[in-house]
Amino acid sequence: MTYVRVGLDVPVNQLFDYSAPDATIEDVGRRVVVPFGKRSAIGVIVEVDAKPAVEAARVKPVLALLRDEPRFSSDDLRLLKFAAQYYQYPLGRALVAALPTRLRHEAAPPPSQRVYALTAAGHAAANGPPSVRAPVRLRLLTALRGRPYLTALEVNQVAPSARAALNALIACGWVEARNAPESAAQGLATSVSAAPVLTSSQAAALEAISAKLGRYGAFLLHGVTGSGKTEVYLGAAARALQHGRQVLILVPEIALTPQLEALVQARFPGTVLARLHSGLGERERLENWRTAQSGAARIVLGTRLAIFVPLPQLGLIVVDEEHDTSFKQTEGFCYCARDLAVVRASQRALPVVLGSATPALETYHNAQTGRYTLLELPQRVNARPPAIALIPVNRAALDEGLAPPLLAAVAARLEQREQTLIFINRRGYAPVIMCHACGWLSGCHRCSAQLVLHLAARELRCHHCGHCTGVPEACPACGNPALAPVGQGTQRIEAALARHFPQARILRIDRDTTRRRQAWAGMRRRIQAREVDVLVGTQMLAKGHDFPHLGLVGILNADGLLYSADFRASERLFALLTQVAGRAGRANAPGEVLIQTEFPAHPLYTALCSGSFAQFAHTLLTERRAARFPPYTHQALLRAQATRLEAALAFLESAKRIGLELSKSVELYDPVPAAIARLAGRERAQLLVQCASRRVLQAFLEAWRARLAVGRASVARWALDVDPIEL
DNA sequence: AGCACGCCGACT
DNA sequence: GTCGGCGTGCTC
Repeated sequence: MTYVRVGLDVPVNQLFDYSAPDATIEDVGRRVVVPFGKRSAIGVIVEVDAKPAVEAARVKPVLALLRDEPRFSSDDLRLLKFAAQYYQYPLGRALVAALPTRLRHEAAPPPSQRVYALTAAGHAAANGPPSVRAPVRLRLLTALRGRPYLTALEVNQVAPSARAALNALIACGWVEARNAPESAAQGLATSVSAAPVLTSSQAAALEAISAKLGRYGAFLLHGVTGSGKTEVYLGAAARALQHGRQVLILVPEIALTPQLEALVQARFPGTVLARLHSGLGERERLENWRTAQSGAARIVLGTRLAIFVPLPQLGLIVVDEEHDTSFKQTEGFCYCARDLAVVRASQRALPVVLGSATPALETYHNAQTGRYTLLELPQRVNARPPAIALIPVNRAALDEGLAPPLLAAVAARLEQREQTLIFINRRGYAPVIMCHACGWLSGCHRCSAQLVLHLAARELRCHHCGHCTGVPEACPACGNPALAPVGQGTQRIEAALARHFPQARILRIDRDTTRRRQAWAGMRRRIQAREVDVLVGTQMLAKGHDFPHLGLVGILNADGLLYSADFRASERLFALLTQVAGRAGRANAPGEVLIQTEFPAHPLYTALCSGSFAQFAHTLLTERRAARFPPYTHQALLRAQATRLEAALAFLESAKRIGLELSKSVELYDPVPAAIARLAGRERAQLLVQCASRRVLQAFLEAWRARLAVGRASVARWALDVDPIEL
């Protein structure tokens, strides 16, 4: 008899054995349907063995072995095993989480076999003069003309509404649907459009990366905004594609960076591109996953979840904006896709490129110590760096948060018909409303946070749990009718600018104005078409968009992060401000950046003005070393939540006692309430553990987790976060 | 996670 | 006398 060892989506750190008479070693990585308790479940085979690990009487037979489905290769399993071990997460849960949702439950729908091609009439129409007005139909015709056929997936990638346009083209007889030919190899033919001439540092970086194709090599590509990191990625990707390899490109949030996708598509026309991010529907996600897994997709562009996608011919991994915190999952399976990219590259002997203008200090440190190869792109390709200046302010004396020199600079740009961006990292009208008579503040009853005034919607909103209420007419505590908004958000700045510059066309860009699908794309078009004079927005605007007509960037209320309790706050602020500043002056004129601050002498601003990341990083690393913080130590966080804070703290106290028994070399801090102690009605607390040796910390965490798992965990729900990024 | 089993309060 | 509260324990 043969037995399979199966990982299931249960919060237990163990695998379950089932009998499967005809299973072979070839079935490792395949999905199975198994009986589990009273129900059935989907699992992934991790091992095949001649004898079970438990007594044979307890072993049940598998219900179905899904051999028609795609499977994880041994390479994929190796990465997932490492990640489950390292991040202290049950392997079965990790395996199931790595599958597209459609494959986690019932038998998945068969992959779509239909492909779409031009008919004779369609060819005639597509090659003649433009025959239809509808832009989506036109794009579809263009796409179809260059290829023998498009798959359903590729049709969807032409435009969000491409499906309807396709049906219209079928209806008028220009396009026909047929079944896919046997081999799906059309993506292998890789054509590359002309690349721009590289600068010497770009060329040197590209050569260094290319020299490692086929071997492990980790690179930090450190290049200021506009220095052409993307060209290096694309160049390296072209080389990997020429070698017949697949390329994985990870980006922070694909919805916010459509530009990279457009660039990739333009450079490699005809190359099948799979996209993987949480914005896709389940169906699309599955189709993209399948094309990646089958090898049909040569380039995969995705967010952190794409790190686990099976890629049989992977040859290169690129992590763009590697410092971005969205690569780290902060709930459940707390993996960091950037760090796993390096692991995956090392396991499969291929190069990985981490790119950023402001690398994470962990990454920078690795480059300094030689673990990673540092590649520098010190210069902008077509522009000079922006001139950054500080406007010292006294917040109390400000008119609605805007200093006169900034207003004057905006006026000057309006006169020159250049765009201005006012950056303020708070949405809403004001972060809180206050009663000056009794000191009452609008607080959320479910969270330890303030309710934000949204004047446009006449609401108070909690940005943490989503709770909404109306704006009170008078102070709920003392009845005083004069409630005052305190501080500024995007709405208030938009209103203030409208008063100062009634003739200016002002556009507010934050999560509230871009919630509607397509809204953000429409706004970008208006900005490109110069239908907007002043942009007011949050960090949504910081992510790699080119605004060629932007002359001035004004930054408000950045000071709040200078003196934060989180030791990573200044690193993040520097990265954010650098990114925002980089939006200015990308075309031919140098941009101007004005930062309003109460602390003009702060070293962060000094470093920012001089544009020296290296100097700032050196200062921070010196502090980190002295304080024994990462990257000089390694950390893990035990988080607990309960209905009462005392219960969460008591659980962590007992966890600390257990920890002290287990190890003397791991440092255990005191349990403390979380930064936002109450969130959506749950009280949260945490316990930090730290150790200079990653290996020692890992061994400790494994033993600790095993001890914590026994006994009553019902008083508090808990989870481990290895390498936490927020304390 | 589910879904059982199990031992104590207010209802037909 | 039962319906049901959620505390503890197991699932190959």
